[in-house]
Amino acid sequence: MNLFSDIRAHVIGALEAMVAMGDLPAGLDFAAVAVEPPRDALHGDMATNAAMVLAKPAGRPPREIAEALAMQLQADRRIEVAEVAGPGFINLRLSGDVWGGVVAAVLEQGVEFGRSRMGEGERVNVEYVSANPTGPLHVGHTRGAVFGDALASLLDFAGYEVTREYYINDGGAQVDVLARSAYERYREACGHAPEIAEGLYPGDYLVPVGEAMKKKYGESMLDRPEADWLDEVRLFTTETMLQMIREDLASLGVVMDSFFSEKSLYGTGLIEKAIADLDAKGLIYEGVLEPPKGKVPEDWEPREQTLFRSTAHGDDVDRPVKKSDGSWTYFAPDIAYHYDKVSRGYDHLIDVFGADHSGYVKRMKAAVSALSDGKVPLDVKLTQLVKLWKNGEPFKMSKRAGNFVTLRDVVEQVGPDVTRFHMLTRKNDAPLDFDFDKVLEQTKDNPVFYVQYAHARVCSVLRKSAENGVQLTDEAHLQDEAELKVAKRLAEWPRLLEIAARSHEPHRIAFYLYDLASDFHALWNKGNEMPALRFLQEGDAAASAAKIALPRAVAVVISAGLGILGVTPVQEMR
RNA sequence: GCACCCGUAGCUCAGCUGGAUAGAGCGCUGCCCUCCGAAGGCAGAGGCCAGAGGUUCGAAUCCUCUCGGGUGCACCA
Repeated sequence: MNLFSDIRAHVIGALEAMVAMGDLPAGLDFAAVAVEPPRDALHGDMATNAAMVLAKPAGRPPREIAEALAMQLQADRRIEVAEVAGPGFINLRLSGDVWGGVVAAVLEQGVEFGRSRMGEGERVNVEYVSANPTGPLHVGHTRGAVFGDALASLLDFAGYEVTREYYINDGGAQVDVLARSAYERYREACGHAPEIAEGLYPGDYLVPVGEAMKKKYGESMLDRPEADWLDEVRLFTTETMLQMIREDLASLGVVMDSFFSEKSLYGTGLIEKAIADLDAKGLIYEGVLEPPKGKVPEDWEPREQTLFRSTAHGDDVDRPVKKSDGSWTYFAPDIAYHYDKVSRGYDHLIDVFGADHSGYVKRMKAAVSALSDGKVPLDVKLTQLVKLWKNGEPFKMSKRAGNFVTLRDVVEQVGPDVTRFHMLTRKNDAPLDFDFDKVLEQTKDNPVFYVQYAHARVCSVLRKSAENGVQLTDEAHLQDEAELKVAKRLAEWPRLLEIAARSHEPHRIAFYLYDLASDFHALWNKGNEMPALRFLQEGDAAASAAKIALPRAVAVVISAGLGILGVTPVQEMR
């Protein structure tokens, strides 16, 4: 049930009736007709711009259309008043029982209330995290993980068929570096002093990996040339790292449907196939790139390379797919990977990258556009930096100093729920402050707490009502303004969800939940002054039941919203 | 030099993919507990939506330019 789309359907119906009666010309496009909440609640419950957007194509003044349309709309029993305002808005005031109907619908459908068929079962691949398997996940990855996961859930709720995917960069030179670093830890485990040369990974997370290797291989790999052990150690280490990453993600509640290995693209002809596909479209050529304008790198020299004509699909310059020595660039397997995603039949692709990959967006979109002949849209969402605070001071991360803040650190200190909610209280492309003290504060300026508190309050009421033997009912009797305000907020949930899904912006859910909690807390407090608004009506079980329907519905929608964000609603605050 | 993101109350940020008198929290001022959890609530003050043009019934939102901040910029991943 989406009240806004229901009423919009009614408006469209009325417009069609006007066409049939000759009040409007045939063949009008109603796509731009919107039914929205008005900015100011004094104007009514809903407003439609129909008359204004149709005035020009219909060749009639907006107010004239509005007057006629308002008459038509009045016929619906859900609509109490339809009046023309301003340049041609039609403000609708809905009859009181509509809102009670919303509450009943929420209680009847539970957390499924608001689920949408908008996605029409189209398949979406959301790729996120995709951190190199060379070490533990850090805070930046945490934000990407939370964002990508919430986005995936959001799209699922909006009726898409979603795959959560992690791309493992296990093919490049970095995993060789990783293997050499781990080998030193292996030597260390065998009683030798490790030689961690410049450029190797110094982190002590590899110490247990070295020990595990000692356990598995004994001393058989000691004092042997690299060629003898590199493949084995690389495989062992990346698999161990990947296992660690999976566990890190699991501690946040993130579970991937699919892990895609970059390595699997090599030696299998997949890269060649993807590049051949582009070549067949005339987008691959041998050439020399111009030096970048302005700041020219000191060691710049013209090189003939194999290039992808990404400029034909909106990029600024063409991009190399092969190095001058003929080997693939990192871009080539990425093209192949996206080629694979396209050929797996997805209708939409979403990549979640860290903001440091912003320069990569255009070429990736160009590649997908070329590979899919423009049929599969790729949306790249960039997550901005997380700025850490501790004791009111900025907390600087530095790998060398050893105060590298990992995903695990964050989850262990503040818990997965707080981490997830807080990281969704900002737009993905805005920098985020994460204060280890503030996110745990139990005050209203902490949105996590504020929303959870609303849910806990409802649970508290339910516990008390159960003690008093109140028989619950789905029928709410809403009279007071504060009650209506809450119910109207609930009615917005399905609409908000579609907006959030359409724009790929899960943070909107966090803000909505905050607003809903705010309306609810206001109602709660109003009960202090007006006993008639209290949810528990002393000695009157029937009246209590009717009052409790609304807060129950609030708890349901909060649960649904938190569920999409991956946060568990709490029963009580401690 | 180019590209991308951002610029909204003193501070931190929302703002419905173009709607009416631009919102919230913090901070400031003043109120509300013999009452379901005051871990809350109500009210007030606070704005040239960075600036200038344009598009149209209508712009914080779309387009162009300017200013200011962040990030990334040939074979590294």
